[in-house]
Amino acid sequence: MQTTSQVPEPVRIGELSEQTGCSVPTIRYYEEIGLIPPARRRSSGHRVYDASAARQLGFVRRCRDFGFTLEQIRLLASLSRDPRRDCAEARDLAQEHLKGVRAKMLELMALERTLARFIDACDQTCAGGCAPDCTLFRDLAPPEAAVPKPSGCCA
Amino acid sequence: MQTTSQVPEPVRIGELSEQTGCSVPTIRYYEEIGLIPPARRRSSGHRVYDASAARQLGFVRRCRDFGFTLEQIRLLASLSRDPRRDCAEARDLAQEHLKGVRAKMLELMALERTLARFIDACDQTCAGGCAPDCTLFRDLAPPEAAVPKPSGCCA
DNA sequence: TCTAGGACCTCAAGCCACTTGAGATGCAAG
DNA sequence: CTTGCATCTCAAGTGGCTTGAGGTCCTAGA
Repeated sequence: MQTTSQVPEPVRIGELSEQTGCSVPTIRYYEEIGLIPPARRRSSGHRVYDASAARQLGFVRRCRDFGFTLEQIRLLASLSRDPRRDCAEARDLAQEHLKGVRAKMLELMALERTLARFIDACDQTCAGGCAPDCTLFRDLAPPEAAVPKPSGCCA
Repeated sequence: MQTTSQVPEPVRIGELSEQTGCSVPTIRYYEEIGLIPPARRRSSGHRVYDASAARQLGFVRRCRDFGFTLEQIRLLASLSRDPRRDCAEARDLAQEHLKGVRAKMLELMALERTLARFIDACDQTCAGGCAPDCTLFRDLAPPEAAVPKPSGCCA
């Protein structure tokens, strides 16, 4: 007697897509650019995937979620397969990426504060006037070109 | 006697580029997609810009810095010109954008924490082993596929 | 007046990471 | 046998530019 899940069934691309969260065209795209190896095919031409393919794609997907580029992922994947390479290479790559994430984070935080102030100013002083008079446009004008408009066009 | 800067001299695209921080091809691109009006031309075909063109482009540039898409900027620009439109439209657009910024910010913050933890873990336990054994790869594997590797391939 | 080299022109293609669409084929249920 | 979904391939589109090729214009110095 044999249990049903001893040998994992190969799945088609649709199910792999559900398992990994990558869309079907994305999976084909990853194959096309060589990020994942070409799938085995049925005689019909349909792709079939086993558990190891699912793990590989899952890894790619996770790395994408973490914001790595496809090239970085390619490199990470090759590192994860080559025992002659050093762990430090992977760590450095991640650290470099972390640096970028932090930079973007700080940038966004500054942006958020400024934007929130602009919206506040509009809420406090515009009071639903006509659009061209909105304080947002003064706030969004480049600083050096701080030429005050002569007067409100609607008031 | 006339002071030199009474009538602002029209500038060529290179100088406009320096004034606004947009690259020359970007300015041409904005013109091509109709985000800024077509420039006047000299008989030679060279574009010339006056102060108002510089203000317009400066506005676009600033909005880009704030992360608005070109389509949003197109809309903002039209709002800033049409007195029949309501200030609330501009504010809502900005608010919508702020929402997006906040979402991305939170996402990046979560990312940052996780990534930093992964790197820490690597630093603490990997100690410069061979790449495939790096804890980063275990950490980056999708959670459901948490199949432990049989053993280190190098140790 | 000639010339060198920069600034400008147009048009096309490339970048990243996909998505979308068209049109053909395979496959399983009713 | 039909219906309808899943899959296939190939091509083009997305955003926001950048890069390159190949040509013209303009200005400063000799």
